[in-house]
Amino acid sequence: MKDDRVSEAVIHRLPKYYRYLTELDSLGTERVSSAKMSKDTGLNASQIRRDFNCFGGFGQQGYGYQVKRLRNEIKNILGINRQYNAIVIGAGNIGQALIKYENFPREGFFIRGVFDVDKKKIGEQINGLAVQPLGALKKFLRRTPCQIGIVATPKRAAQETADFLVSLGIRAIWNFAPTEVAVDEGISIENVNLSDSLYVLSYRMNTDKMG
Amino acid sequence: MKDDRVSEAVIHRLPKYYRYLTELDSLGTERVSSAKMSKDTGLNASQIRRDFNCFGGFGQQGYGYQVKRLRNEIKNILGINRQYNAIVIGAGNIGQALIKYENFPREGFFIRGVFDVDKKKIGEQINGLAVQPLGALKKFLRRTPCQIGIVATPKRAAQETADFLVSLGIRAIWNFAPTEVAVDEGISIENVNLSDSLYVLSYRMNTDKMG
DNA sequence: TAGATTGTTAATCGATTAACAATC
DNA sequence: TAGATTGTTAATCGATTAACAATC
Repeated sequence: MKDDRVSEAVIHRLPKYYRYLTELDSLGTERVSSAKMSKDTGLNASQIRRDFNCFGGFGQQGYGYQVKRLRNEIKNILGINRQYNAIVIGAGNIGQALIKYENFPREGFFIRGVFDVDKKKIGEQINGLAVQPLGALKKFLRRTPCQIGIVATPKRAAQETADFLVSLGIRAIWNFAPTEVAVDEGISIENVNLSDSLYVLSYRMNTDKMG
Repeated sequence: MKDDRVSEAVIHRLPKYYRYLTELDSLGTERVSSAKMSKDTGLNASQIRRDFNCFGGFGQQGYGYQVKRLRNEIKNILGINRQYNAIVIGAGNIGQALIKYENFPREGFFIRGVFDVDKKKIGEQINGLAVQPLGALKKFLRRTPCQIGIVATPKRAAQETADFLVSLGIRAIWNFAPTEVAVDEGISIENVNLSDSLYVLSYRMNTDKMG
């Protein structure tokens, strides 16, 4: 890692590299050049080499990159070489879908608890997890340390929920409410705004038109 | 609209402007300057004016922008001044959550049907919609024209599903499978990759650390 | 060694920001 | 008119791409 503030553009290409290398590895491919990666992913070969070199020199001149090694380096860089515990706040549709999503545990992300303020939802079972009142969260986190707080509340509750999670020591917020949530320096945030995504699709539909 | 190939960066700021102006309007604010917008959103004032001017001059020197007018212009640009019909392919967790999500109909996006290849799921009711076999889609679209196809299948089925939708005349794909889907020129695509988003959050957690 | 391909420097391109003339 | 603020041109900054020397 030589890291020198890596740009957002690079960060968002990392998962794509990781997926591609996983595919390559599962196919039994042992080595790959930036030229081949370029052909397969559509990204520029210079850019690919430059991206990797943000974190260190993983290749070898005249040879290219070892698929397994490179994949593993990127896995490390992304921090997905370990397990994470998460809690969900909000037992609505989005919260439930995330709890049931099979891919997350497969990738080392485990949702350990679900919390809601709605009394009617308390006790409800979602994928083997009983919905708990938000007031039970503090004690819960003492027994089950969690790194990630997933905000799946309505818009109006999103910011206060995030603030509450941070106050309890959570250092990463994954926000699904249709509004941006602000956090202090040092706290990680990732906003997934489905409405925004749909707006962008709508924009494209009204612009992409052609043969 | 003077449009001259609007950059992705601008496109992705449009929903943010729209949300902000909606908020301002609901508060009864009638006019706003780029300086005020800059203060509230954190974006640079020059950038804001430049972004709007990709589409036309919506402001007035010495006055600023009329909130209602500007909001409406952006609504038009985004194409969310009308209604859209959509179908969901894949009645799993993600598909179900999207069908139940109350915000979409509120914003003019209506999910009219849900289809799956899994015989066990056919007939199941989701929010008043019966899951249908994929074979019934062609006929369904004749009765109920849909503009958007939502891919909520497993990874392996994503590309073929998208291709099938396009073959039936769907011109916009909203893809939730954890893999990128490629479409021809002229077809709109928006990929929402939850795993990628989680990877980025994980990366941040391992980098943001500080006070 | 000759060939291949990286890592890195230099050139290009595009996006952001600053500055200011136009104008309400 | 004087003041405010846009729309737009010019300057800056950063990201992408090309080129090539280093080296396996």
